[in-house]
Amino acid sequence: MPLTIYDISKKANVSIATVSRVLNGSDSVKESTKKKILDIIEEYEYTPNASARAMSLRSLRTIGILCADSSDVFLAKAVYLLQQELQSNGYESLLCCTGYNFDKKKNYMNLILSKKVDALILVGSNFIGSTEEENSYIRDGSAKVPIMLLNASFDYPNVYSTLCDDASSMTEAAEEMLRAGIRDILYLYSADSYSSKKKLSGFHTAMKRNEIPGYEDLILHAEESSSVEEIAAAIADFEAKGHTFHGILAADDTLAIAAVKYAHKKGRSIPDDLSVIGYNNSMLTEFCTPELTSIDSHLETLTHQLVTTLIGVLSGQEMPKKSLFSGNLVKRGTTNF
Amino acid sequence: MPLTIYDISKKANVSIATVSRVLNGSDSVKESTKKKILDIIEEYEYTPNASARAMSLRSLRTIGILCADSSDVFLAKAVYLLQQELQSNGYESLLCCTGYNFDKKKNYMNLILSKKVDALILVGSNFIGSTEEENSYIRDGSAKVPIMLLNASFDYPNVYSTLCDDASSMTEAAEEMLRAGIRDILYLYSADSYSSKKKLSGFHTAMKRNEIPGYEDLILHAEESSSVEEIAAAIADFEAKGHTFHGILAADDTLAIAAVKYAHKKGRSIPDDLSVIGYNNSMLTEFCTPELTSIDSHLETLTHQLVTTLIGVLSGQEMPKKSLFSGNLVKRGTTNF
DNA sequence: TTGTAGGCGTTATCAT
DNA sequence: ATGATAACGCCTACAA
Repeated sequence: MPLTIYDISKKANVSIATVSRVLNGSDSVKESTKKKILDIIEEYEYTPNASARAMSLRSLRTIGILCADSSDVFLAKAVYLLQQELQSNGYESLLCCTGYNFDKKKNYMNLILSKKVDALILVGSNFIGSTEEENSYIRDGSAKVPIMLLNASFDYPNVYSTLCDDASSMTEAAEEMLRAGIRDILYLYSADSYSSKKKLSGFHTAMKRNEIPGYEDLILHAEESSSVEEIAAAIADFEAKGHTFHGILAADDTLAIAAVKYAHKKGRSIPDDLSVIGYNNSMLTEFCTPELTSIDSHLETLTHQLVTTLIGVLSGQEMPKKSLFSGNLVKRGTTNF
Repeated sequence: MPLTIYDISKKANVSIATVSRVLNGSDSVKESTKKKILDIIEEYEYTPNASARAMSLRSLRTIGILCADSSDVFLAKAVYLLQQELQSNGYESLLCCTGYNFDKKKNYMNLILSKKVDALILVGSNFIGSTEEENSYIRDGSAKVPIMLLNASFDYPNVYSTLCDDASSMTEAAEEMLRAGIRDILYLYSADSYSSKKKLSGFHTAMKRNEIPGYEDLILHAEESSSVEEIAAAIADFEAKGHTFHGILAADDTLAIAAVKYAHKKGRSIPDDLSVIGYNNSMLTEFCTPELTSIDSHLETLTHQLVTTLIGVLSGQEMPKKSLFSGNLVKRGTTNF
């Protein structure tokens, strides 16, 4: 049986109130008794019961982290960084992987809310649907605790968004390719999420602004759950149908790796004959040969800001509802500009 | 303010004891009152307060998951699978990333134990040190809750180990190469963990059993924190020093990818001139060209068994202290046997 | 079958 | 500066 505050108070010949005071750093306790109590706590390695504390304080100092699939490279990194940030602010992380189905997300959110977490972080833009109905669970949840969105945006009371400006990052990357003289750019994407749409629209912006005729014919949508191999094959197919392209802009690094694989198989040389740009600047960039040029969405900055905002909100401060950061292109071997 | 059991009991005109009974599925409740209460619970979306429940039951139904770095591909996958398994058994997951330093691990373990988790899962063999002193924190922890080890083994009361037989898997892979006529095998490793040692010893076993002279000269230790690029360079260096090899056996998939990169840079063709085998059969296998042959350590099986054992232990059953599974070789493009 | 009441380990508001 | 004591929301003998 672990010791309780009563055991400590007895050993120290004081009341539990006094012990509680030193536990919570009250200043109105004599230095000598404080030291005595601290010594005993140390000696017996006493730690307060978190559940009991939570009952009194109405806070477990625990944040629920929801993400579709924490084994996804990008999401895993985000979860890791969030957990680190939360920990250094004295909060624990309750992790829950929901999958990509909306009904399940709703159920898991309720489940985790019943654990009385202090707030919820939704990791990834796949938590935002396109209809009012699909997003109703977020509105419901926000009635109970603050909801923090990473890489998505949703304007509603008590929900806070922190994200990378995917649209303008993508525009920038596309224009960099255009400036390098590559005008036939294949845009490759698969997911259909909030941020995926932003990226695509950023691509449109660049191509329209630069008046590239018929660029839309070079937009390739890959099946959501395809393997790298399948995507590479899909690109080869696309080419076989008569499309020509000397640049590939991919909506994430995995897709970009598939593009590099396609080039290997078809004997196209990178970056002389074909330039490839990925998105996320993940560890995958160094896995392929040559190494992958990629857009960095500054995940560290995002997670840091998200937790900062959260801590502020929890302490009752007024905080920005939306924080937007620009990304930037990290040039490596798959481009020569 | 969320509803309490008192609110529900009032609305249903019964005592809280009766509400509590239907909440906990007691059979001694009249069908009609049970239905009435259930309806009210449904209507008001009442969910019991987890902290209060934990106080009475002395269980939060929460498992602490410790891992060094949940953004590591292999560990991320393990954490994901564990969380899924736990969830389907009605347990939540408190995630804590400790880094690779032993002192920190000890501190984080205590921190998480003070949250009164029901058990602890240590993910990855890096939690086991080589000295008694280094492992003392595990003994201490096991005095409070069951400790489950994934991919490591430690014989002590109340600690349970679930792991892949890395040694024999590696032996098997090496002998497969030998049978294919490749006798100059470079063994590539970096970490210094429990399982890393097992793998190396498996390699020794194979080479000794087949009486390969001087095989030890082809064991290459890469710096722990090197990038893929650096490891590829290290292999090239090694070759430049006069070592020849036509097979590479890597202790994990990342190292194997570095080996493939080395081959690309040096113009050695895979698998004709050089065969490469990785370890873990992770998603990385499909990222390189050709796709990577790798040893599958059956992570799904391991995590499933670990959680099964854990649930058994928590319900007071006698459970095996150690569960060992064999791995097997998944052949892809980097080998031609 | 149902209700009463004590206990779980804290925090916080009163007094003293 | 310190001590009683009432919450906090739930579970569970024990009674009825």
